[in-house]
Order: sequence, then C-alpha cells, then structure tokens
Amino acid sequence: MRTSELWVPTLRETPAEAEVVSHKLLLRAGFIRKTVAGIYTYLPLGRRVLAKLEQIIREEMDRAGGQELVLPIVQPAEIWQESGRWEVYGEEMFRLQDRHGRHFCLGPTHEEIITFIVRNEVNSYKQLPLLLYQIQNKYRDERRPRFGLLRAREFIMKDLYSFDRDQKGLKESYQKMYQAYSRIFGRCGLKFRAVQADSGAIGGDYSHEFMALAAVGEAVIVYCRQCDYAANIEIAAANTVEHDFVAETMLPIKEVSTPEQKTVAEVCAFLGVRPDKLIKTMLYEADGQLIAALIRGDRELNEFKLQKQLGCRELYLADQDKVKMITGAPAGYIGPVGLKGIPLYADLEVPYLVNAIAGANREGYHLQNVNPGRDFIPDAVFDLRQVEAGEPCPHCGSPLEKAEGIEVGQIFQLGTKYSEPLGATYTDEQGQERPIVMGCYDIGVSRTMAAAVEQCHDERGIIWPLSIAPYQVVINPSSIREHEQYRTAETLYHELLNLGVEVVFDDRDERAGMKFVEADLIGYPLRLTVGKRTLVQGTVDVKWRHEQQETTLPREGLAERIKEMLTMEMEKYR
RNA sequence: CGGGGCGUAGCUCAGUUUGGCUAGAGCGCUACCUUGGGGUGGUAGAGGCCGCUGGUUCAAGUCCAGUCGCUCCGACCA
Repeated sequence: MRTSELWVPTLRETPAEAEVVSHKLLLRAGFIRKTVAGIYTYLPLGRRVLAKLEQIIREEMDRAGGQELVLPIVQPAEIWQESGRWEVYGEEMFRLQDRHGRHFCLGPTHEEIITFIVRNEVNSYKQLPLLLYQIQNKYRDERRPRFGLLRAREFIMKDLYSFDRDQKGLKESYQKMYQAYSRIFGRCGLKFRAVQADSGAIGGDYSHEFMALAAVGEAVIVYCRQCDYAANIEIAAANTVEHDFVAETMLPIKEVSTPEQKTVAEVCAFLGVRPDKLIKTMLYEADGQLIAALIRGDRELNEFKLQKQLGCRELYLADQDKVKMITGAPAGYIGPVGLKGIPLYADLEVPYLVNAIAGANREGYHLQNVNPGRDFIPDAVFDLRQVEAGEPCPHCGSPLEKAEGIEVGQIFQLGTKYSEPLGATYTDEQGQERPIVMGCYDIGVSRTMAAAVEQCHDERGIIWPLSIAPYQVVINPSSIREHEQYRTAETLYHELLNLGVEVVFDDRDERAGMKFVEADLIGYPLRLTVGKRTLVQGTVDVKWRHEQQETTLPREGLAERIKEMLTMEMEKYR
C-alpha cells in the first residue's frame, strides 16, 4: 500500500475526550474515531489490526475443535424471558420494537440465542460435544462508557459456547479453551495472567479471567511468583489469619475523648496506637437494609466479598443522615459496642483483637479496651477484607504480588444454568433425557486491541507487536524528489510485496522528519529508510520500532533478508 | 444513578467574570516560495447555526430558564 492512497488521518494534538493512552494513541494515529459515546468507527488501520486479532483467534478456536457460526445481533425478547434475563439485565440492554410492536434487544451476550438454536437441533449424545463460536458485535448500554475501546457500548467479542453431555465433558472443553486462550494472548504479544474470577451475572461455578497487565487496568489481581496461584482481588481469599496479636489481659472498657479525630490515621496518631489495634466500623445499605461491617483498622474492606456474603444486589455506604440516625454519631465515631438493631458482620481478624479501639457512637469519643465476644458479639464472621501485596500466597505461602489488569477474556463453566430453563436437552445412551452441560468463553476483541496499545507504546506512539500490526514494514524514502531514492524505495517495495510482506510505501512528498514522526506514531514494527547517504553506499537503514538502534544493511538481497528478519521476529509470537 | 467540569473553526483552546463595532490564536487544510534524516521557514487564502430551544435587553458567544451532548470522580459492570 502506498501512503498517498492509504487513509490514515493522524492528529498532531490529542482530542480532549481521550484520557487513557490507548484511546489517545488510537485516535491520534488514525485507527479509530468516535461516533457517539462508547461507539467507534474503525478506520482502515484499526480494521486491519482487528482482522489480525480475529485471525489468530479463529486459528486457535479451530485448532481446539471450535466451529464458527454467526448469530443474530437482533434477538427476540421471548428467549430472554424464558431464561429470566429480560428483567435481570435492566437498563444495560439496548431494547427496540419492530413495526408490529414486538420486543427485541441488541445482543449483549449470546447464551440465550445459541441455546435456542442448539435445543432445536441437538437431540442425541451422538451430536455432543459441540464447540460453537462467533466473532460479533455486542451491545451493552453501559452507564458510563469510558477509556475509549476499553469500555464501549458497541464492541467486538468472540464468544464460544461448549455443549457437553456431562460435567466431565465440560471440564475437558474448559481445559481446551484455557489452553487456547493462553496461546491466543501469547500470539498477540500480550503480557497476561489467567486469574481465578467470580462468574458474575453470567452464572456458573468456576471461572477464569485473562488479564492483560497494564497500568490503567480496571481490575486488580494478586498473583504468586512461586506457584501458579492468581486471582482477581475481588475474590482473592484472605484465609491466612495472622496470630501476631500479643496475648494481653482484657482490660475494662473505657471511653476516651477524641475530638475531631475521625479517620483511622487521626485516631492512631492521637492515641498513640497502631492501626491494627482499631476496629473500623462501616455502615452499609444492602438492598435498603442497614448493616454494619467490622474490619481491622489497617485493612481495606472488600465490598465485593461483603455483597456476595449478604447475597444482595445493591450495596453502598450509608449516607450521613442514616449513620447519625442509627448510631447517634457521625461517621468516624461509629463502633460495634451498643450498636443495636442492625446486624454486625465482622472480618475473620476482628475476633482476634484484644483491648481494641472503636468508635463510641458518640461524637468526639472512642472506646478503649474493646473486646469482641465480651463487649459485642458479631452476628457473623467471614472473610471481608481486601488482600494486600506481600501477604502469603494461600497455596504456597510466598508473598503475593499485586497488579492491575485489563480483562481481555473470561471463561465460565455454566453447567445447566441456561440449558435447563431453555429446555436444551439430549437423550443419552440409556434413552434418558438430560440437560446439556454448557460452558462459555469470551474474548473482547476490540478491547484486546486497546490493551495491546496500553502495553506496547512509548512517548512517540504505538509499538505494535508484529503479529497484530496493521502492516509489518514501512519504507521511507527520505525525499521522493530525489529520483534515485524514490526508484530504489519503490523497487524494494515491489520486492517485498512479491515476498508476501505486508508493506507500506511512504511515497508522499513530505519531509523525512514528518514521515518518521508519523511512522513512530502509527507503530509499524519495521522501518526501512532510503536516504541520500545510504544510497551511494548501496545500503538501506533498517530499524525496529521496539529497538533504539538503527542498523545499515546492504541493498543487495535486502528483501529476502527482511523477510527472514520478520520470520524470526514472528517466532516470538508462537 | 449521585457529584463535578465542559460545549466557540477539522484539532487544542482564548474571549463569557463586568452584554456593545465585522468573534480570535496556534496547529491542521489550500496555493506558491523555501527546506529536505525527526511534525522546516515564509507569504497569501478558505474555513464559524459561539450545542439546541425559549426568555431578558436597544443590543446576547457573554445574563436567565430549559434541553441535548461530551467528559471526570463515585456507584455499577458478561
């Protein structure tokens, strides 16, 4: 492709709407444009990257025994009503009606529709297992689309669904997908980690998320360097209660004045104690019901765990008025002692505290020598706290690392969650009718594109991994008005084309510097420069985008040499 | 959904506080000259429903009300 014909509208300045680096660079380098909030147009370069990603995904899905199909985007309400999710999905679902007033939605996910088709067509154990996938636009009317492609309302996803006879078959399908996913993200050149995850609204019992490690990750994960333990922090178990408390004699409870001392840090400084001596009490509203959560002062509460334990849909900190009404004191002075009328839920560490500090439920006062069991009794004790970096791994005891990640894929074992309500059954060898056992396996394709940019860039622009770059090579004659340079560059261009290299020929009448800057912004992996000096030497300058150093290679046999270099570089992405 | 910010040229943004002539700059774009290995320098030009609707006023980009959109923080999130 000649750049004089290639449509790449680059921007010198960053549009004000972009916050994260992938969004900024994909806009500036001419890969995407926003149409409305959370909905993007993929320009030619962006589409090429998507095509590369999709191709890698297809190859690995097919290798694992998957078969591609295409499911409808516009889906009838009836099948969603059958599964019960027409109501559950709420406002996140794009809904529409046809001219007859029939209700439809734009598919946010495709469990229902695939189960619908399979239930009609699959009847016998002989037809199982079945692995079906598609790469398709999905629609979720996010409350808050943001971060460009990372949280969009229209996005591209690969979703594969597995249909097995039993749990054993499902485990095998799940394993296949786990391995396929590892290969896919490896081939895309991503630094990633598979972590244990919650299965969320999709349902099911067992799940892994594939996290691309990145500075802007929306998710936080913990992982062990010594063993393979890795989990989303939402579910990472804090199951190691440290018994590092000193065996003290319980002292009589005592109220102390702590004017204007509200935060853990303030109270500690004021009373001269360590934060792990405090009991932090937080009032939450869980589906409209007030509850108190107790946690050691030096710990962070994990709201996800609390919500899961309570089994509530909505959970948020109670507002000041409610706090005052229930405890008689403003936030900062709440404590479990004498707190009546609402349930007390304590973290596992709380019962181990002796002579602790807690709010007195009276403005400006705290209690000293509070002893759980003596001064208050929690209604329930369970794991409520956020795991921190450095804590021992629950498997091997080595210190855990913490990292941020972008969820680029997730795999679920659905079991019969959809096959039962939707009546997707088969007849086994004994003539018995059984529900099909399902799994589902997502990859956010467009999000993966953004995740790659988050990982692979520098201050000048994108640095595409060779496997997913829109083009592999750019040829840059430093001046096309120098006839010899132009001819040499153009000949090289044709040679590379003939060798099947994806190459761009920058034939525009622009300054060399401008073309360099633009090539760096776009992120072509390999750049060849034909200039005045090298021309007389019979050489060409060759530079990898991911390396600092430029090398000079003889013009003679260069195309073959480049082809070899590319083949070798591709070895990294296998 | 709660809270904050912003809508003026393709992009980045002045101008709005204190209403007043023909609405500005830089970048980008067009033409020409210059330059030619890291967004070269210059000359000339094109480009605006000042988000939209209504109101106040002799007069509104500027004040008021409503509305739409974008964005940030939080909540939420297969």
